[in-house]
Amino acid sequence: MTPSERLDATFAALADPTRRAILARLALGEASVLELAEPFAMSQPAVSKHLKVLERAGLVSRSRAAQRRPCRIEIDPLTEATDWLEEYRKLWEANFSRLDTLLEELKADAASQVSSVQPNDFTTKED
Amino acid sequence: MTPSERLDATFAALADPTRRAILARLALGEASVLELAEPFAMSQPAVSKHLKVLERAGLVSRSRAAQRRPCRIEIDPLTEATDWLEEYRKLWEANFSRLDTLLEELKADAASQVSSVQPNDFTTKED
DNA sequence: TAGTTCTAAAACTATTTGGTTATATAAATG
DNA sequence: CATTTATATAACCAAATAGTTTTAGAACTA
Repeated sequence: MTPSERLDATFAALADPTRRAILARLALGEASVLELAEPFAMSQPAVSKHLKVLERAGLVSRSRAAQRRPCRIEIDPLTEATDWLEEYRKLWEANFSRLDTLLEELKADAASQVSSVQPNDFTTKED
Repeated sequence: MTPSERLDATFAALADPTRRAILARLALGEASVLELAEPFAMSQPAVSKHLKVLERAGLVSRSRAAQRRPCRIEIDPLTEATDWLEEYRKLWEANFSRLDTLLEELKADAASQVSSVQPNDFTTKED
């Protein structure tokens, strides 16, 4: 799996409330499929399917204990996802502060020379 | 939209590489639909659909400049998503360090009394 | 060995998703 | 006013998703 595919799988896995609840539960410790299924108004196979999605994304791993397949949360994909989010939040913040500076300059400009900036100045760059 | 529904929409929006690329581009500043579509091997309506998904998740807002509908990134949903991830990473870390302590204890125990811990001790809790 | 427990797989269904092409609408321009 | 430009909408399609019920298999238990 490429890094992009890993993000696809991770974010897709996180986009379901049942799966987020499962992860929340697993953050407290290992649990079996039936234990995980218990709070939900859905069949055991449905929960097994959700676990498969989480496993495919690397968010959950399983061991074996008798008939049970205890699930445990794996944190690495969550870290990758957080890193992606943080990177673009930082980019955005950098851009935002530049925009902020620009707006300050425009305001100063407007004070000395009224109407020098047209409302549709946005369009001038790519025309 | 409930907070859970917002997370659904945000994570689902982030689960597509095209949409992540669009957000990456928008982190650098506003752009029109055609500008956003340009790098992608897909039609303009396809990009418009992706933008609709991003807009529904609150990750993108649009203004109007002549015929154009400049898109801009909105950071709040990304913050909520990051917060969710961080919360469960912290929970997991807390649990992990407790597990760590437990393992230390077991190791010390094993040193004084060999074989006191069976491999299937996992099953003993819920039986 | 027979029965029970836990989990997975199979087969099916309805809905959603991500794309297409063709068309419509809105605003600017000649 | 006719044309061009930018975007959205409609209608369609294939594949994926999220659920179901039923069945199978693996491991313990009496």
